[in-house]
Amino acid sequence: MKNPTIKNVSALAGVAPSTVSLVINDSPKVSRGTRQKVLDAIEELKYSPNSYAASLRQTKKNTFGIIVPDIKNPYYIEIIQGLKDKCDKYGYMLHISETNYDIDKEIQELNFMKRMRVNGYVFVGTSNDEHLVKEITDSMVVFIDKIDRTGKIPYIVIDNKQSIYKLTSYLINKGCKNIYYISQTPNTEILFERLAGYEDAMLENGFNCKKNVVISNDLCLNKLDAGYNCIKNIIRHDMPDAVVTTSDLIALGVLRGLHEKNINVPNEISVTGFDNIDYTQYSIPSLTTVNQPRVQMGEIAFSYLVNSDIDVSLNNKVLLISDFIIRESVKK
Amino acid sequence: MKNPTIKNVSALAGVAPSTVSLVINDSPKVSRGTRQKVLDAIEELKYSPNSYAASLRQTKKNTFGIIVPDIKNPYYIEIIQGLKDKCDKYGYMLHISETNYDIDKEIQELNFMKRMRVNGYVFVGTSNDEHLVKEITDSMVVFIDKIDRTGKIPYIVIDNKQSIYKLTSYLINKGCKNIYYISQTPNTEILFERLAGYEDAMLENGFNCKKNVVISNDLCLNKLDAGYNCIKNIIRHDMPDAVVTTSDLIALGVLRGLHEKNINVPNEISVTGFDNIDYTQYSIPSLTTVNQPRVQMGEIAFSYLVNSDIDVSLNNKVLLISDFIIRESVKK
DNA sequence: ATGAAAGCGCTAACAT
DNA sequence: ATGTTAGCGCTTTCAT
Repeated sequence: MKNPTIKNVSALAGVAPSTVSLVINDSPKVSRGTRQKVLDAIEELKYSPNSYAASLRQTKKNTFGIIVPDIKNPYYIEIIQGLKDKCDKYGYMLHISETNYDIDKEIQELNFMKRMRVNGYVFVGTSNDEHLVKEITDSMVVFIDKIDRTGKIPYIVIDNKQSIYKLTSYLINKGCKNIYYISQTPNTEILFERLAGYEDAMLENGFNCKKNVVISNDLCLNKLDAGYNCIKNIIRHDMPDAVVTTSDLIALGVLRGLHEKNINVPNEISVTGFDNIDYTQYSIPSLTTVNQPRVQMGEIAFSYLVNSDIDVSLNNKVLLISDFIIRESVKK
Repeated sequence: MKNPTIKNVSALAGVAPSTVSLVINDSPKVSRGTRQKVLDAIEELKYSPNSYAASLRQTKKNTFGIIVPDIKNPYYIEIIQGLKDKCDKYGYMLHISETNYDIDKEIQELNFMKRMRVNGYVFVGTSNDEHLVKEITDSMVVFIDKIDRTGKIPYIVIDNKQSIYKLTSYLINKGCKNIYYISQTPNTEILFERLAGYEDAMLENGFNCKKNVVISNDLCLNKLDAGYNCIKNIIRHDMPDAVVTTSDLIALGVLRGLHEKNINVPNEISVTGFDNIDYTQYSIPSLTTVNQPRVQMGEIAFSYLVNSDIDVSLNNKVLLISDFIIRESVKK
């Protein structure tokens, strides 16, 4: 039989369709004998329940969605994994979508999710249009690595300003003075905070912090290349003694650029990353970076989604501890 | 209104539900005026069609699934992207699932996909149970980086044996004699072929190829670590002049292990990877590796899925050209 | 060009 | 513990 339905199963087993339904859904109120008959029929027909029919009928609220800018970035992947594992474990379905920092793609993906009756959304990093998010008023929304000013949306972040501040101060303590800052265009609060952390540390010590260089937005998708090109431009006219970046990938690109110019890290220049992706402990030199507890972020987002009745207005901010990890890429 | 349906829209617009359906699906046989009325009603009610209802009704065949072992591995991500982009472009839905090299997870994900009425499957790399695949007789199945012996399933691969053979021969030509081979446990044809390529090259030149070392299967998820540990074990008792690996991640781990022992790559040991993931051109030293055209593989898989009526028995093998890319990690 | 009506496969409410 | 029935929201004939 081509596409057996619950009716075919019930006929073969000699029971009612609703009984089959109970068996499928592991209801305890089916006798052992009946259950076995049904199971046998399912086996024989190779029956698989039609999820569309079930979902249509139940109007269940067990589907979540996560929207990230770039799925190739290991940072986002681990957030997704934290969320996905919880979803799998507790029987929720998860739609994953990637925007490539493109507003049209975001609209498109969001419309798709609406049609799939997603009832909980996680936005990670930039959402190019706040407006879009406001439209999702009937669903639970959580931000990760993204700040909400309205007080209505819970968001999960580390203390971005503080972590860059501490990292920059650490470099200054080690004797660095001419510290460059490399960031993608700061177009989100998160990135402004990081910049502010850098600036505060520099100004407090009377150093010139105008020297920061930004990479343009369309290069977000190739941060390795962006970091590589950026440092090459910098050393053409100046010699920093440290470079603070807003992404491990940018920092890894910087390491490569310096290597090609035979500039030793950390003896001549210290370099720092951000996120602590797995590879940073294997790079040569290994990378000093700010740790973001990505898997945990995904997991916390999940608990917000399933407890969508918590009063967000009272406590909408989850501030995670973020230590920076000292490795080989900064001066001892 | 909470969850407006097509009926609500039709009532507001003063037309029949079927007309609304035509508008939603961009049918040309709706007059301009009617279309506009419907569009206005949709706008006003913020109506979004219920995909479950539509799919249930249509029994469409526009949903594909891709099964990969490890979503964190950049190699798999790009295959997914090649497929996903095509799916987005042509209006297909794609379910992505990760097995973590775990047979139970694979069964679970496959059952989920059956329920979602996925009608085309792409298996990438290992599928731990051939048996499972055989059960999917009513859907199109494509393998990537995985060989089918039955002649019924199209598979997309590079010439694995030949590429490792050529790479090993290249190293031998450069004067390497004591060449180690590091692979995960060879439990698929692909991995056997690669091993055979290495062995052929070694034997032809009268070198001892018994020295290969395998990493155990449960370490697949941390290849960086596996490579790192493996090389450390090797150099404890021997000094290779080259190391051929079956994965860029393994090779990057090897680079790190050698760096920590102050062994220079490539002057003392040459190292090669496999896959050509983006980062390999930024690593220090940059990595000589076998290129796998990942995005293209995903795209080709897509065309098989949509043309599911092609006669696979006639031409079930797509053999892609794979050049190896010479970078800094091998002796000049 | 538009409307009426049937039904996709399932679950939930109610009945027995 | 099991059966009967209605209907989730849509698309698709078939009429008009």
